Amino acid sequence: MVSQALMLDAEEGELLKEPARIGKMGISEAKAFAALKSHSEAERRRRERINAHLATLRGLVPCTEKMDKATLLAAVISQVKELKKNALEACKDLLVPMDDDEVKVETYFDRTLHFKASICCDYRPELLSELQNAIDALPLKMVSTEISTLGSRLKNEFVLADRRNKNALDDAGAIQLLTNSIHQTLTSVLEKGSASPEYSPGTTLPNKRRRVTFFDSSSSSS
DNA sequence: ACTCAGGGCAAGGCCTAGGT
DNA sequence: ACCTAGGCCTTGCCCTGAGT
Repeated sequence: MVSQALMLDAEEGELLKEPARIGKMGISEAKAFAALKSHSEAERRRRERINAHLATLRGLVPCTEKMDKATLLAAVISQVKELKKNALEACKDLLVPMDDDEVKVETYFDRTLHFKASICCDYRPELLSELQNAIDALPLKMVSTEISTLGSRLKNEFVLADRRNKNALDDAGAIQLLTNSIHQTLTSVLEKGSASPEYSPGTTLPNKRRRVTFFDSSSSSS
């Protein structure tokens, strides 16, 4: 291999040929030398990018000045988990889309039987019309609906009412049947979305190693 | 299909600071 | 003085996208 004929200049930090071979470099050797040098520089830039982002993380989490890299990452992970937990707690009773897909159905009586149903999933263009069609097919009347979005996530909450009076629906079995039916309807809309890959941002790409810059960091060298 | 360049990852070597 | 952990550097291997 060419690498055995190369050595590092301690002062300049540059790759050099072995002294005896300098001056006898062929074209292919010179190309390999240039490639090795450029790879070495690229690798250095990569390390600089990583270290710049680690420095940014260090600035975001308290008491990490003296931490080694692995401990720093562990501290950041635990901090992010803590923040996510707090955020979840803070928006418990608010209509805020969460990270996990979810369908919920609850029942309550307000003179007649009501269902409070919600669906939380990734937004896709046809989602709202699919929900509309699905709910129209149910033997229920839409009382209200509320939508909120966060990034690519959407949460839609519906209140549906049964026109019959309370006595007509005293049968717990019938209520359960309707509840299941609503749940099933919303779940099928949700699953339709997760089946189409173009709207699955959470999907990982194995062996995909292209660099993606998520944000510009002022401390970054890239 | 093949080649090439660019980039990511991991192994191994070297250096240094801190502990014993 | 010796050991060890952590960090940096070089290098080989591999993957991917672009060009031919």
